[in-house]
Amino acid sequence: MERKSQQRPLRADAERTVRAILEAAERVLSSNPAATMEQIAEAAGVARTTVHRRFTSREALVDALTAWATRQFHEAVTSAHPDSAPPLIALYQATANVLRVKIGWGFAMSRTTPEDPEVARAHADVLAQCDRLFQRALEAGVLRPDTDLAWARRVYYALIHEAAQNRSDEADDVDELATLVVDTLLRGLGRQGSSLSP
Amino acid sequence: MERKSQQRPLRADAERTVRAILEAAERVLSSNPAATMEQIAEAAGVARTTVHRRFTSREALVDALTAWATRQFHEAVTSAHPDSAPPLIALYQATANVLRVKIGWGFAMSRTTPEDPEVARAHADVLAQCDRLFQRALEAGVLRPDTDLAWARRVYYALIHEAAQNRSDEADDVDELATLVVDTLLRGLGRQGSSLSP
DNA sequence: ATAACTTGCAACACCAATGTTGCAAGTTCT
DNA sequence: AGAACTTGCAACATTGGTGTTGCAAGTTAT
Repeated sequence: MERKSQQRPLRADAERTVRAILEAAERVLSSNPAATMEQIAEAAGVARTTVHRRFTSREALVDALTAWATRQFHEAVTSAHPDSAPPLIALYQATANVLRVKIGWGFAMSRTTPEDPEVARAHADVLAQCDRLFQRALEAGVLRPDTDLAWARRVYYALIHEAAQNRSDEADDVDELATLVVDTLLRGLGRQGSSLSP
Repeated sequence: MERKSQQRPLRADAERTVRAILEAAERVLSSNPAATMEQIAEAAGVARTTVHRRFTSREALVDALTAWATRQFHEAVTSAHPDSAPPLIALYQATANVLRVKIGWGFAMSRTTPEDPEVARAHADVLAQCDRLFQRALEAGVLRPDTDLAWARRVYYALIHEAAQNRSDEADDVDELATLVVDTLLRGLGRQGSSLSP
């Protein structure tokens, strides 16, 4: 959990505080994106002034949160080897990995790319990997030949988003969710022959 | 376009102003949910004080917007006869109708149910109609027998949401979008036999 | 032990957005 | 035409959130 643009190392207690603030921010902001610094501070168990000492501004806090989540997001996708593993395998792996991150970091990951160049690059990279994976899936015959890849990607993102909200009980297995997502993406929910275009 | 809790009728010019404000609010808020009254007023071509004369508070404005959109939403679903028409037909009709409303009223419809009892009832009613329709679809063999109906409804909502964002060019036919949604929902995007569970 | 660091607290300055009012000029309705 | 209504404008009060500072008390590292 390294913070950016922080020239000198923090003492252990400060390090803990930063962690607590980021985690509290995620919790509070995911339930209310317009929450105040006061609420975040309270949830983190620190004084509001302390939050301001660690993060120059509200924006800086949110950016740090985003950067942190983005790094994990990138790692989740990359470690599924979407460019080399068989498309279906990679799709499943990436889905499971991303779900693991997205559950618990929903707010941070829902942020649209901020101006931070590092974050923007990571997002773009993930997007590109996703597109290449879908391209390969198409060529491998996993996707129907007439599939609109832009639509496919958006449906995929949306399904992951929905699945991530699903964790009503914590025991809900990520692998189960990933299966549900991939299955829904590929087969849909209809019986064979029930669709509009036969 | 009746406003609630407005005992006396408005003069024609005032009526137009209210319309302009609501439409401007939708436009502005859909691109920036945190937009100020000033920005909304400017987009509506009126002074900020006028907005405050017509709507007691910011909340009142957003509520009016939500109520207005909710009424259209309800009408869109009900007019598809989801309780009597053949499931697949009703599904398609409802999808097309809702898309027509949702394109252009995206912000107002994305609001989570406010405390207004009328709005809450309308939302609940739509939800119930949707659930019954899916139940009938299941029994008619349109959906696979093992389908989780709660998941189905969420996927359906999500697909509609995504499709509504798609109107890059305005000429994008709503019927085409509805077909895409229903098709994706029922068949998914994969080739037959490409899924995880065979 | 002691120097360096971190925190809570209280107090403050600041700003942007909300909401109000009075009045003059313009519009609608009959 | 005249009454009733609506609007823009300027000015103002208020509020809530942001960001700052100084200091005393507590913690960490060496």
